[in-house]
Amino acid sequence: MTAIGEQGLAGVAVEPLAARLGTTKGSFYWHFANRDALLEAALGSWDETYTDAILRTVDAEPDPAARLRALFVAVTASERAPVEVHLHAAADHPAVAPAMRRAVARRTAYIATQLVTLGFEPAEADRRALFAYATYIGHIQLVVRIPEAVPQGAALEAYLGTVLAAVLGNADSGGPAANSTGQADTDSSSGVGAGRSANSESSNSSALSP
Amino acid sequence: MTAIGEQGLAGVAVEPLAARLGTTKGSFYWHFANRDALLEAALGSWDETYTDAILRTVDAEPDPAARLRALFVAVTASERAPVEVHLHAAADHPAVAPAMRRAVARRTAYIATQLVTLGFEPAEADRRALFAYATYIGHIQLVVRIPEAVPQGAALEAYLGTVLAAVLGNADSGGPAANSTGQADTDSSSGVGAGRSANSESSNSSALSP
DNA sequence: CCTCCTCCATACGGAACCGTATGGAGGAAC
DNA sequence: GTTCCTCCATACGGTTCCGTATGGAGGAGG
Repeated sequence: MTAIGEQGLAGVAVEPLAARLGTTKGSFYWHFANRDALLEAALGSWDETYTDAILRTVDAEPDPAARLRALFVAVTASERAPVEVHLHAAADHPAVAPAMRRAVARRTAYIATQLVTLGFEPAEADRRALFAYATYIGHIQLVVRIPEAVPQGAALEAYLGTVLAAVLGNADSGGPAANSTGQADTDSSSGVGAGRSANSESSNSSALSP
Repeated sequence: MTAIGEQGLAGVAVEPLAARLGTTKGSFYWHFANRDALLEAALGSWDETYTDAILRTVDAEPDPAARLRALFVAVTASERAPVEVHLHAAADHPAVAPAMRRAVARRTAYIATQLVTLGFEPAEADRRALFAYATYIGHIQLVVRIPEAVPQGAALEAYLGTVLAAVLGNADSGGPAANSTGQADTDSSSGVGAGRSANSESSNSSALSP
């Protein structure tokens, strides 16, 4: 994962990694069938660490709005970005593609679930979930690739406030009346592993199969 | 550019390209000093085609809101995405990095200029411009890497509507009262090449140098 | 006709990988 | 203590790329 964060999939190369770890190719090929086997193992770990774990953590928040805010904060203010960005850039790799599809489906479904609980119509919730996710992808992309373009410190806080307000705000379309504190929510375990799937309702806006 | 769109920077390889064009390495190295020289040439062309040209076109729209809408439509509904995504993924390359910085600075500055004309405070306009740009980056990223996650046709239209409403809407922060038709605008050439620079005011939210 | 210049092809050396072959060190089993 | 199993190191061949060396075809100029 460290190598992926630093150099992307190209960093997962047998000889450089062996040298870096002070061992040899012979040792590597004892533990893994080949390079792809190492990649698969890393991607399995990524699933758990970068999606399951964070959704579990965030889901402990008391209401949907707090969950979304915690999700945004957790996901923008950490060192996860390089791995996410580099894996995303390798989504054409046959081993990476399914992992990425799973991650996107689960994450957007979780966000959409929170938005529905907040009172958005399902179709609008799906749109806003994808919207939020795209913004997240673009944000970490900028953070990793062009960090000068992204504000820091207090300015970053203000920026996140603008983004969250835009995603949660009711801009002319099917949103809740004025319910930004989650008063409609009574279900405190609302999404992880059992939430609405991304393609289970009439808004045929995406066709992901988690 | 075709090779970049298909395979990213890795596709710009002398021997494969020569074979593809039915010529040889000998011929290539007559026209270009080395691989980097070809890359530089491609990036120069990219600057013009993917930023200058589109901003010129969009700037012909009569008011800022229409310009932003035209920009969003032009930029999401075309075949530019693969090149943009692959170049973005190669922003660690020493030749690509400056081009990417220039592009981000010019594009966000253009968007911010439109938002200021629409009545947003400069700092909020910068935030929303970066917000919009991040959403754009994430969107094309998803389109290229995980197309199943992105709606198509009418659903895409609805999605873009949601996004534009969120970026232009006045969600609790310094926006214009109810001025979504651009009635405050009287300047029809408002940005290309002479807009506000991204770091020319007090909101120290970014430090790009175009 | 000879020369030179432009453009291109072939052939080579080198680097960075992947994967395999082979053997050897060290401990467990009997 | 001999055997075997685990784990690892060295050495090799193969692939794909970069860049260079060299020469050759074809036309322009004298």
